[in-house]
Amino acid sequence: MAAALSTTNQRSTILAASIRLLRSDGPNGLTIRKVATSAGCSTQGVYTWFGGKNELVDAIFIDGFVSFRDALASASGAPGLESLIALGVEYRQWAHAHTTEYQVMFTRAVPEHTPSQRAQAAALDAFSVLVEAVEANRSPARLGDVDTELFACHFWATAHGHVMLDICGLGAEVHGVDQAGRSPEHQYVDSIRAAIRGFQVQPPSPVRDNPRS
Amino acid sequence: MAAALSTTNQRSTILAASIRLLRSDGPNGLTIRKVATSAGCSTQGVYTWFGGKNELVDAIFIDGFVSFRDALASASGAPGLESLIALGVEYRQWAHAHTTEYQVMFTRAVPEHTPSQRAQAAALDAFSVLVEAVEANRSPARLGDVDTELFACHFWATAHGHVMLDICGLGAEVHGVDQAGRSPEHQYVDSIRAAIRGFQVQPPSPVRDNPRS
DNA sequence: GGTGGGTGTCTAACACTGTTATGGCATAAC
DNA sequence: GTTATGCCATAACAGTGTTAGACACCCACC
Repeated sequence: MAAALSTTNQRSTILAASIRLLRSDGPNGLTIRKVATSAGCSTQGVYTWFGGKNELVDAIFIDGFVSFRDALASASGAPGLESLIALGVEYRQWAHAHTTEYQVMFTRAVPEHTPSQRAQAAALDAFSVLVEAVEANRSPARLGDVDTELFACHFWATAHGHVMLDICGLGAEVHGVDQAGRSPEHQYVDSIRAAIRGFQVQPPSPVRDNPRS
Repeated sequence: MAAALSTTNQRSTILAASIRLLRSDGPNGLTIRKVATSAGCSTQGVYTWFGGKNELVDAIFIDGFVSFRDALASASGAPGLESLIALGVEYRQWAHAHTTEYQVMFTRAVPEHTPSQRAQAAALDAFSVLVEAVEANRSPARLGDVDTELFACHFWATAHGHVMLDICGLGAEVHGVDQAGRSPEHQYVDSIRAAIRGFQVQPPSPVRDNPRS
């Protein structure tokens, strides 16, 4: 038992060192040798516990999505449509507080990494929180009879798009307050509200004209 | 003159080989040695004409944004709000046709690359096409008195979010047709219309409640 | 108690990466 | 003719992920 405990400690020590390194030195700074040095073992130790860099980053990826899902789930308790607003705010807040992880999770920031099936499942798990929140608001008084998956995608896309533009330095963060003096976060919330309102007012009917020429 | 011509040819040969390699082998396959072999020169040739890998990817980045901007500009000729729809469709179409470049441009797919000032200017140049299209629709009969920058960000975020989720394999592409039998592209257009409608119906007023708890 | 297998670890090496130092070879200028 | 400049190739450097081989330890088994 003691042996088993120390081994899991060794694994989590390496994982913690990886995240620390990722945050301080960025995706480029995450090398096996640095991880090993920081964790107090040789490079081979990383291979013993993870199998390779892909699995190491995969563990960060999965941990990230678990934390992300929990954060979203904790925010979806508000009543009615405000739960979606809160979800959107929490989405942005988590992403800004975990920029590095967010990039690993959503932009393949570590090029050696391709998510495993388990990792993809963890990502879908986080998405399901959003789907459930939408489903809970699928009543005439709230969202109306929306297509749940479609609206969830639309909602996620709006949040993700803003966050990504922020991270790339092209978003509202770089422009600061707008004409009306609203902070970037308020602008973001306005966008989320608009995204909801757009579906709310008039659920998308069969497309009226061919969107392509 | 002949010498000058051949030198510019050498540069564009290397650039073309890089894009070819990027498409066929992905960001990981883009190595100086492969580029040199594919272009028929030594590694030093790449350094002679670009100075390093960062500048090489920077050139791809800039070329990508120029092509992207031209594509967007060519689509913004339709009258009224349909010009925004067409812009959104062209955005998605270009991104799907140039997935690799899009990732280089928007997700730092090549980790050794950090965009230069020229590259960032090229990105803002593409964004300005969108801003102008919004500004052209800023009339009571169309978008109303929206905050141009804010709405342009919202619009871009919506398009970018959908495209990125598609690329990550989490978007509408993976779910296929929705409940009503709409194709992923029609779902995308519905989202774009909803994004417009959300601002159109009720321009965001000063935020009613604090979005944070 | 002795023994074997399994496990975890280390060192050393491999093949690869971006980059650079060195030198050779044309062409242009004086 | 001599010098200077620009372009290119070879070889080497330091760094990367990964793997092979050897060593030490622990625990079950004879």
